[in-house]
Amino acid sequence: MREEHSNWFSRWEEELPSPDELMPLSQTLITPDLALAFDIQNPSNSSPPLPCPSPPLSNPLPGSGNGIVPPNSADFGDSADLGSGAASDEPARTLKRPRLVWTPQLHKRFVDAVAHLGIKNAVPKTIMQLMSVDGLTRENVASHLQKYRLYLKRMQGLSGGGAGGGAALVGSSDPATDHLFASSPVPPHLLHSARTSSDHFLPFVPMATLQQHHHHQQQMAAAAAVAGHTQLQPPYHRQVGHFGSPPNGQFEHPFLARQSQPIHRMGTSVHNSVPNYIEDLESANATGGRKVLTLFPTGDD
DNA sequence: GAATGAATAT
DNA sequence: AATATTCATT
Repeated sequence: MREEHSNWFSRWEEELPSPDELMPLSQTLITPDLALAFDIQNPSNSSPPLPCPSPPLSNPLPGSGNGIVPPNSADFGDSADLGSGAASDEPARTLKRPRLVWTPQLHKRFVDAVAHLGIKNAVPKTIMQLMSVDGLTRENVASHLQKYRLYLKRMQGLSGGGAGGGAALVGSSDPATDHLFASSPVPPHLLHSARTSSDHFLPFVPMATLQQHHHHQQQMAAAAAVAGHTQLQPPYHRQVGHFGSPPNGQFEHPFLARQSQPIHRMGTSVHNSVPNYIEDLESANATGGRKVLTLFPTGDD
């Protein structure tokens, strides 16, 4: 019984998305205006240790001046307004961000985060932080978490004994199985019940682990193409913290750190991470002119 | 006041 | 159906 835990624990790393898969996750999905408007950052956090390595810098912004506007990334030298557009300070309030689309990858990230936190600590804010997907809001996570919990609950009720990978294996003749949720395995200990015990795994160690890889992003291109825009995905540079698995078997969790910038608060304007996002315009939504945020193209592992 | 979780709305 | 938003609790 307990072995399952350790078993899973020793294997969980293997389940992690490969570098290539992680790549697209580094996409940001909010416009600078939104970021400013909602003050999406990482204000005060006591629990999670701050990421040591300060991720320096600014993201190389896509030079592409395609459909999406790459707002000023680093410096806004001349304050030349773009005429119609109301520069950066005016009205960013009435804007509504597009609906987030939970792709399998994103969900995977979500599940991993929840798994590592344990049911007990898996609350929206913490999950969001662990996922470290830029642009992801607490509400996004909360909403998804709510549904995920229902999914878990439903699964517990149905499966009873064969917990060890029930849904993942069934899949075919089970239309009731949510496709998204079925796409990533549910960690065993999530199926049980909440832990009343306080200590569990460590709080977690956020660290920057992003990898850069350029590759053809056909999927991306395809998705963009569908949307009507052909966008290129610029190579993203980010700090690559690497954590191998120590022979010791200590707790080393290669996990990704959210864009950190908790500490600096200089008087002048702060650079937010450069929000790059992809808008999927009228594509799947026949409901009207609805904008959908696609973090990355769908794909599975 | 902020965060959470359930209910409710789109 | 999938996400968002509101709301009562904590």
